[in-house]
Amino acid sequence: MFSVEKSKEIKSMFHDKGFKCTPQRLAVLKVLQDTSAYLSINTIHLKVKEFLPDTGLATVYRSLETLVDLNLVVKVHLEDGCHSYVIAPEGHRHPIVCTDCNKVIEFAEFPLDDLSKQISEDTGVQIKTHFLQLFGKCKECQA
Amino acid sequence: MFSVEKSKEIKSMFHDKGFKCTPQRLAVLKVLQDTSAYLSINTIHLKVKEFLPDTGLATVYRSLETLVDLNLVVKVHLEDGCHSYVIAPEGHRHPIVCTDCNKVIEFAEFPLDDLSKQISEDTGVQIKTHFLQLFGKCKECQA
DNA sequence: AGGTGATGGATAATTGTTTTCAGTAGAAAA
DNA sequence: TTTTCTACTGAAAACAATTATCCATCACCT
Repeated sequence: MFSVEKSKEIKSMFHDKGFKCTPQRLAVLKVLQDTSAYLSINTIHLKVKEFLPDTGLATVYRSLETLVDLNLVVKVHLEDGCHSYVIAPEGHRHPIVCTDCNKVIEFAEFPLDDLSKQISEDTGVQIKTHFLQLFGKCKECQA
Repeated sequence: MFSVEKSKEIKSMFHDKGFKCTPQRLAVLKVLQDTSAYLSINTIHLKVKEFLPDTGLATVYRSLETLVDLNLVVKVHLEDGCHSYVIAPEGHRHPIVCTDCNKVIEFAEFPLDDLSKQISEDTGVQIKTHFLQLFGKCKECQA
């Protein structure tokens, strides 16, 4: 059910942070790995229940929190206040969300580190992190 | 109670978009103008009630929606899912939020337009808008 | 001043998320 | 393996943020 080649390193990622490697958490991860698009909590819940029918909604919330903590998954903030989740891209990248079909089209590499440093120097504020999302229209929705 | 010099142009801003210029909406705007820091809905509600005691919470929500629509106020997304609001800065700027005292320290001018265009060309995605927030530690909280 | 439709207040309803609690099952030690 | 310990799960209740409903009222156009 879960890809064998990855399970070992995934398992040690859990252990390194003192988390347990449970089927529910792996299922949530698997669901996100299988669709590079971002998914709402409810969608994830439905998909997880396809092979773990007893999984509760609260567990999905908790699993996602854990996976975000492990940098395996990224939380996406939407305008209406709801959230969705995507599998984390390589490195620090920023999601481009299609305003029509509501999917994460891809991740942009946006070199903000230098700018952050500049701001830190200019303002005296220690910039630690940033949150950036781009919104646009994907190729398919342009047609 | 409300600054007279501004009230005329504010009034016409409402009318231009077909909104009515009501004391409640002006009160919400006034509260945000008086504290450049960002405020939660509840805080705004409390402050508004200081001089308009009968104002309901729902009205605060509705007024803020209107003011955001008029670009007079900016909605800030926080990590925990809640929102706060600040008076809109001149031009398109990005809030720097202090992770300690939870205030909008200031707005950074971050030239993202050129980068957005670049991304548009590279990916074929029509980038329309972006959402950027910076998180850091303000001078006071560094002490 | 009067008419009209947008707005406001109060409250209920909804929705997204978190907590609680008792039972279960990872993971490490015996 | 078996035991032991604790983190984890499922179900339901609790919570908090936001939205909808209803009717009265007020802003504003004529």
